[in-house]
Amino acid sequence: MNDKLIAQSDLFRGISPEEAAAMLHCLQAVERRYPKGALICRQGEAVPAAGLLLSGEVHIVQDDLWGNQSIFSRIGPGELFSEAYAAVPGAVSLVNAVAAQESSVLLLSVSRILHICPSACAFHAQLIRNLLACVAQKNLRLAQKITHTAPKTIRGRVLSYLSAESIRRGKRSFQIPFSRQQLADYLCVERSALSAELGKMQRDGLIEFRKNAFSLKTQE
Amino acid sequence: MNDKLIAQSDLFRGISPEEAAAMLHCLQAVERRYPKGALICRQGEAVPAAGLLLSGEVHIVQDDLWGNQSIFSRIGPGELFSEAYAAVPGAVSLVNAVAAQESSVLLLSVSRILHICPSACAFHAQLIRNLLACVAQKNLRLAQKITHTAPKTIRGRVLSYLSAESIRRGKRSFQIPFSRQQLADYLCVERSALSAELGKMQRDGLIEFRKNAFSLKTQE
DNA sequence: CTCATTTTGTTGGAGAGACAACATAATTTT
DNA sequence: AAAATTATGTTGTCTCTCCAACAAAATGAG
Repeated sequence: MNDKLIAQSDLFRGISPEEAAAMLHCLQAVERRYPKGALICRQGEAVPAAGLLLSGEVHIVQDDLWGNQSIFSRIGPGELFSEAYAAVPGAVSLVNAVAAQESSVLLLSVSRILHICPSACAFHAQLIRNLLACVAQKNLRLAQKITHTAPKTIRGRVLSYLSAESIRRGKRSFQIPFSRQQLADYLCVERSALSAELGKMQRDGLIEFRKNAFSLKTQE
Repeated sequence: MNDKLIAQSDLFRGISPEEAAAMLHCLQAVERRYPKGALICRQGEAVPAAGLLLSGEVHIVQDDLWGNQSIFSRIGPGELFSEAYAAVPGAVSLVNAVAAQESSVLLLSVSRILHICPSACAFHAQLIRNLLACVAQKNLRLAQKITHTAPKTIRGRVLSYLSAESIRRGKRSFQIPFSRQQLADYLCVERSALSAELGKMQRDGLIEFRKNAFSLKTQE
């Protein structure tokens, strides 16, 4: 198991690697591997545990009645997912968690985080604070997705997404972590329409792109 | 101040009214009143405190560059808002919190909740767990909004929203807390188009409504 | 390298919703 | 009660996106 990554994760921030390793026992942590495409958590089912992604990539997606897929968010190594459902007793998952690449996941019992030895071990309070920060952070991510899908035109959505990404990275040129189809699913638009609009935006001098490398042209 | 409501809120769940009242001091709680339409928290600004709504109604909204307004969620008495921003250090608000009715709000310092006397007072651990549950719950609400705005047609969005609301209330007939304009903003569609589609759905026998009272007709 | 598969880009037709402008109903004010 | 204001419903035009079908490019396998 990758102790280093665990100690550096948001969840275990501020906790020494040794202490973190010791806590894993207490938290009933279990590591599990998933091949590309596997479902880690299924829409409509109860969520027994939160997942800490050790390696690979996970997409949080939702399929509607007509087969359209909407990507809620993308999870990278060191990030937590499904923690909100696990933290609300009785909640069923509204989404699927699917391995976008072959992935290794550390499953953690949230109720253990909340209830076991809250005063006994010195780092437990820190762990709970960290968990709260993770959930709050996820909140902001969801709010961002809402922001990016609020504009009524594809161009508006693309600009909302790309400018936020640009600000987040602090660069005007960057790689996006989505394929065209995935970006379309994230922005809730048609892939082919997205491709067409991207081409038009490039011709209009708003952006430049090649594959997943985008660059924003700011000329007021 | 409404001690009863505070003690019954999700944040103070499981904490005795007396204990809760005592904690308010420690948490630097301040009550503030806002007239209808007032901004409680402004988009782009830092968020110093979380808000616990004591009376009235608050809408979490976002305005885009073109003046379109998107309603993120609706806050009722006893509910918490702005807590996610307050819980992530350095985060600026992506949204406005605006008083939809004349409102009274209890402002709470989140860092106080997280850091002061974590072991000293017996109920503090409970308070932190409650805060986590609130943030997680908010998470699910945001996920629901994403679900309701994912369908590409107005009818799909309306059905997604109304059926979720029906399931939540456990009834087939219920009042919605939004005006037409607000529902349109929540679903990210045009008000007039929403009105037209609602009328069509009624003619198609899918729903019945009068003002804000809706009723779902299920005939497969 | 060649072939198969996947990903991305292109186009045209059909349809849905935005937008504006107006009509009607409901609510509030005086 | 009348007038003013606000909320909701109606209609037609025009734009944008979906959808389907195809073309081209990129990737992977043998």
